[in-house]
Amino acid sequence: MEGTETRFNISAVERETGLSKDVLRIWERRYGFPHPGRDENAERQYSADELAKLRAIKRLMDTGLRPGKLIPQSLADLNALAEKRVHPRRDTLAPAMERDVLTLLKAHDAAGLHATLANLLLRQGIQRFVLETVAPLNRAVGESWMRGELQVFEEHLYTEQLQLTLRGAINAFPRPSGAPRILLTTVPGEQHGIGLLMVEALLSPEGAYCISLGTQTPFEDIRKAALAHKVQVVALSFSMAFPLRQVGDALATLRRQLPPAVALWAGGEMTRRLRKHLSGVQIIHEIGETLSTLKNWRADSGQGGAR
Amino acid sequence: MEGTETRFNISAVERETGLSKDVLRIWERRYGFPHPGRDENAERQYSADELAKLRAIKRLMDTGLRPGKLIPQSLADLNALAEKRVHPRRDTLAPAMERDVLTLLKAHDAAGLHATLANLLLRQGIQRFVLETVAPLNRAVGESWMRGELQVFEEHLYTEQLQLTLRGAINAFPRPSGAPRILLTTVPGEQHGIGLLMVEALLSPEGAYCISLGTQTPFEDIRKAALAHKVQVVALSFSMAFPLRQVGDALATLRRQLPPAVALWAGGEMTRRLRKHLSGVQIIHEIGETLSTLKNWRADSGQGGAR
DNA sequence: ATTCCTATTTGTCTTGGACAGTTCCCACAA
DNA sequence: TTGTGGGAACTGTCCAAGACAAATAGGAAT
Repeated sequence: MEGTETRFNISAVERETGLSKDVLRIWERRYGFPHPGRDENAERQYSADELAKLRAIKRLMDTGLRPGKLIPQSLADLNALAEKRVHPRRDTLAPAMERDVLTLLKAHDAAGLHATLANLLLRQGIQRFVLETVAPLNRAVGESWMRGELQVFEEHLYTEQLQLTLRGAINAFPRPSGAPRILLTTVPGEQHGIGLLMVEALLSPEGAYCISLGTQTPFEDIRKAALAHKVQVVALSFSMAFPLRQVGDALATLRRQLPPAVALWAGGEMTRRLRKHLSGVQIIHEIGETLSTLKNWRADSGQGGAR
Repeated sequence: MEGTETRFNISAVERETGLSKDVLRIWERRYGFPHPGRDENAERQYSADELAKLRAIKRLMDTGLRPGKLIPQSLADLNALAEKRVHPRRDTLAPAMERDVLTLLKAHDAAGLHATLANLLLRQGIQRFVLETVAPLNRAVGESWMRGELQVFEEHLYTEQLQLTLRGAINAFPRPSGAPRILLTTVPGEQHGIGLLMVEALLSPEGAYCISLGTQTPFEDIRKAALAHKVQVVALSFSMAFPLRQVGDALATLRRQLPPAVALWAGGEMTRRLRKHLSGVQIIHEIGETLSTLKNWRADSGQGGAR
């Protein structure tokens, strides 16, 4: 059953790695890697090994490294490099909680995972749960995935269970009706919405009225929605995988389209790598800064806090 | 403030319409439409009108029409056509419920929408809620969107609120532990997950143990997950926007990768247009057939039902 | 009605060139 | 030692035009 080594066409590789066909072709031309075989129609056929290496390269690129440095290295080297990038300094031992959750994930114990998360949520309350449990857990899961210890489907399972827990918790709250009214979403191309959920979980108990549009709302529609819902704040989330260069563009475009009175907040992994200050855009580098950002907004706006 | 007519580069159009750059370029070559202007670097700059027409064409193509017939028509013609396609026969008046929900959506009344859905859920119970409310509502919202009556962000709001309601309801159930164990997900490229949620809401009360991986799980990981979780059924959802040709491929690939003992179910809008029978794949053409499919599985497998 | 066949339609892949925005790096100045 | 040019290298995206296979339509024959 091992005679047919699985091979992938260029579309499949684009899907699986997030590297565009153009990029795959030009790497081949420039660096000689990947060097896929050809099928009877002279179309590229990538091997599973090449796919694995491409995946590793993309992961490292997402952390800011450049392809020219990565492509010449072997897969083993890349994995070693990922290991180092992931632990720049291992100054704290991974708390027991994180190890427990990872263990449950690797055992595919969905029920146990769900129970653990629910238990932590109840014990800590929703805000502490987000700040002290979810945020470090996300990091731990992300790092574990990067090191290749976690299967994709195990990571999916984690995301799904976490969403379930957070949504349940938010749902249980009486819908607040105070200020500010906040529109939560991501721009087209950004499909990770877990950050939005975390922010909503943090802000709802503070009396902020959150309206989430889910992921990938077109710019024009973000503008329309902001006006239609009469929000005072539009909050966006950018994950690590979102192309850095597009972040600035997206924020500038939106800032131009939104009325000056509407605040624009941006958070998520990607915004940490954002150097330059954008006028009229509030960057939330750390999820922990969310609450102080809200506090500042209330102080500045003079609208005081409801609750 | 209207001097700068917004123009879009080819990437933006690809994102907004879902038509690949290759397709946009070859339509221009073959049909003369679109015919974007060029900027100082001779790169395509699409007008908002062209974008609107392209969007209309894509929507109609998703219902099965072919581009050659659509491209020559004017935007007005296309809208008229959409109107007709949407109501092949208007044999039933839209029930009051659907009109109410659409009205709430257009008024951007998130709270009211949430309350209405929650109310219906409580009155009908989860299974009837899915079959009698959510399914027709989805159709109504989809059609309304197609007719251009609904903004994208209004549709996002609907999806978001519906997810909230369904997840809450599923969450409230004690996690069943009976047979079969069912893995729910979508293949890469399919980002609509609402169908999975509906299926989970239908099957959980029947005692089936559902494990949802969310959307876009790579094939290899679906296989791994199926084995790791020891499921008897893998259920996939394909939305209307998913390329028809890829559905067959995806199902065939998966069927080959999964052990024969594991059943493969496929549902969602797209599977209605699927003609040919695929051996070893159970097509669920209508959400209503979900429960009978489960019943048949239990009869065939001789495992009986838990609960 | 169904099946079969051929012509057309349509999307995807190919090559190879061009170019603009970023980032790197080194020489030089303070 | 620390900044600060500014040129070179790196890198992704765009372009053109050709080729071809899969899907579909339309018509003929059963």
